[in-house]
Amino acid sequence: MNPTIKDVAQRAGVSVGTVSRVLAKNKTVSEDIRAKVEATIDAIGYRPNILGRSLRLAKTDIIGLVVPDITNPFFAELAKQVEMLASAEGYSVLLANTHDDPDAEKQQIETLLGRLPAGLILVPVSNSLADGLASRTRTVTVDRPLSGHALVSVDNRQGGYLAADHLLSLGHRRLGYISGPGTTEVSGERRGGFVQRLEELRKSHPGDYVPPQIVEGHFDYRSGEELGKQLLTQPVASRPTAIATASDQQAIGLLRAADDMGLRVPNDLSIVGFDDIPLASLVLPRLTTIRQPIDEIARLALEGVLGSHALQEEYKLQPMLMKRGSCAAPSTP
Amino acid sequence: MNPTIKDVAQRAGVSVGTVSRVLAKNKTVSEDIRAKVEATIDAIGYRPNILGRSLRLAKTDIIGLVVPDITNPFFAELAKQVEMLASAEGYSVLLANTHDDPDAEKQQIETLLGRLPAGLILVPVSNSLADGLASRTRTVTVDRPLSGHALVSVDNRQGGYLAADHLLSLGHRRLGYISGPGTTEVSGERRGGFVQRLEELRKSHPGDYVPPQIVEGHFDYRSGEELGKQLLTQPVASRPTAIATASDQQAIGLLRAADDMGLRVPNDLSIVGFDDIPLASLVLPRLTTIRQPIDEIARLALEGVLGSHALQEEYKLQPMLMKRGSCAAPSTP
DNA sequence: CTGTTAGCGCGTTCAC
DNA sequence: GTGAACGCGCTAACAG
Repeated sequence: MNPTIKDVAQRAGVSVGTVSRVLAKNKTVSEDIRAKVEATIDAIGYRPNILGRSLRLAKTDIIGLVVPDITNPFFAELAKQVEMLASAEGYSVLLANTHDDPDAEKQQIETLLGRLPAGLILVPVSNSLADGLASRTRTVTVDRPLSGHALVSVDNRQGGYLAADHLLSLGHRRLGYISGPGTTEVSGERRGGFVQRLEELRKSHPGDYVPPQIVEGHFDYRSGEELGKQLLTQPVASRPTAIATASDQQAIGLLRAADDMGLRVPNDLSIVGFDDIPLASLVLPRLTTIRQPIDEIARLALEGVLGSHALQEEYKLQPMLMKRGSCAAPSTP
Repeated sequence: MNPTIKDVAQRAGVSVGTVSRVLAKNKTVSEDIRAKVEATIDAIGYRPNILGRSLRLAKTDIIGLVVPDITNPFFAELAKQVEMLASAEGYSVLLANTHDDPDAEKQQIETLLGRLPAGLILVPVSNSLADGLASRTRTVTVDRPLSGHALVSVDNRQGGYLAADHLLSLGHRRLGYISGPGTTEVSGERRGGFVQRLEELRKSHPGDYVPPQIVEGHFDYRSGEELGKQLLTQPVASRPTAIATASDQQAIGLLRAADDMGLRVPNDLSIVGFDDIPLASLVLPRLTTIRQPIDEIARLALEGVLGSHALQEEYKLQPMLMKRGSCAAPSTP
């Protein structure tokens, strides 16, 4: 059995209360007693039992992190940042994947909450669990909104807007867009911003306007590849000269699809991604993309969860266009 | 305050002991009382407090997972699999990154152990913490060995061997190798297997043998890119016609380096990776690589940690050569 | 400044 | 088959 606070007290010839005070760095302990207690703590290798403490205090120093899929580089990076910051503050992070499944999400959150976490950082899949969650623990939502909860995210609409704007400014007119799942609000916003920029073009230069070709799927590589193939399998006259995607993973899948069809990027096709995962600057060609300031997102989310001040409703960060090698002017105007 | 077992007992008109027995599905409870208790549990929305239970039982249902870097796709996949299997068994997983830093690792494990996990799945960085770890909780090591602990991993030597063998069989003789950090045993083994195959060639066909050019770095994209550049910046007569790497990430970085230098893969350079991360089959060209059966690895690791039977010393799984598009016969013999 | 004590919520003896 | 009581390890309130 591990030594307890009682053993320390006994061996040091003091009471458990005193040992507890030493542990809590309570200043109302005389110097020599403090020294003696600390000495015996080292001597018998005492390590406080967090369970006892947590039970007594009715709270833990665990932070729940619920993401759709940890193998998504964006969420992996989020997890890394959150874990770094959390452990620096003495917290540990409990990881749960929802696989974009509302039922799994509900289940995961339920068991997580059962562990009385100090807070919850959640990338929600469904809107159906909004109620009762807020009251049970401090919750911050990341990337996707959940009614009634604080949200930290990038301005997705602005991100989509930037992508369209960049492609238009290069001279592209026949644009494609690979969207994320229609069920997620984040997809809708990114696509909305994209479409909005085109609408502006329609207003200002009606003759230049071509309706965008929009397809919809998941955020992953495979979806980008399949939807890309679908978009590119058209007569050259109607095929988009540029495609924006809702994630870098989709963009990378699209890169693969383009290559399979003998199209060269950026000569025959321009591509803009979203997120700026590390891989984005390593693929061939390097991916022009909309950067999310993920370290900021992680920091704000953790602050929101741990901070003592009231939660703001929404932290909307600015995305940034990263110009790299996957975009060029259209070759066949 | 959340309702406790006491509230349930009071409201159901029974004792706490009885409620506890109902919760534990103890059969020595009469049917009608059981029904009544369960009804009031639902009625007041009682949820057992895990902290109380854990304290009483002196163990939790948490599994610690310690990896060098969760953004490494291989570890992300490991985490996903482990989390899936664990949550299916009612366990949660606590995630910690070590950043390949022995001090951070020690610290992380220390705080993790303080939470009295049911078990620990560890991808160790250093060998210095072997002592005392085993005795504190059930520990299984993954990917890299740690003396005195069970290890689940692929046969890394065999993997390196397969890579060399494949390249030789295609006709390559001037080979390069991008190794992982010299401090990790896994790097040594992969490289060792690679070299071993070349030694066999030296024995059997001394005239064909050319000493491999070996460079060493981290497992990440960037390292692969840098070391690749280094390897490829040579007169064509001495430059390797094929390079094997210790990770897919390095291989993808190398792909990028080759492109930057105007080399075409596989025409001018053949590449073999290691791991078979999802991305491997999506890059241009698709990466020939040595596959690790990561789902098997996760399953065995978790079984080892949760299983009641004694831990085997080592589970060494067989790697598999995945032939894809990044290898071809050398064009200039 | 220090010792004593009462629970935090639960599981588990030990009586009945 | 069920209830009462103890204690897991700890902190905080209260006495002294």
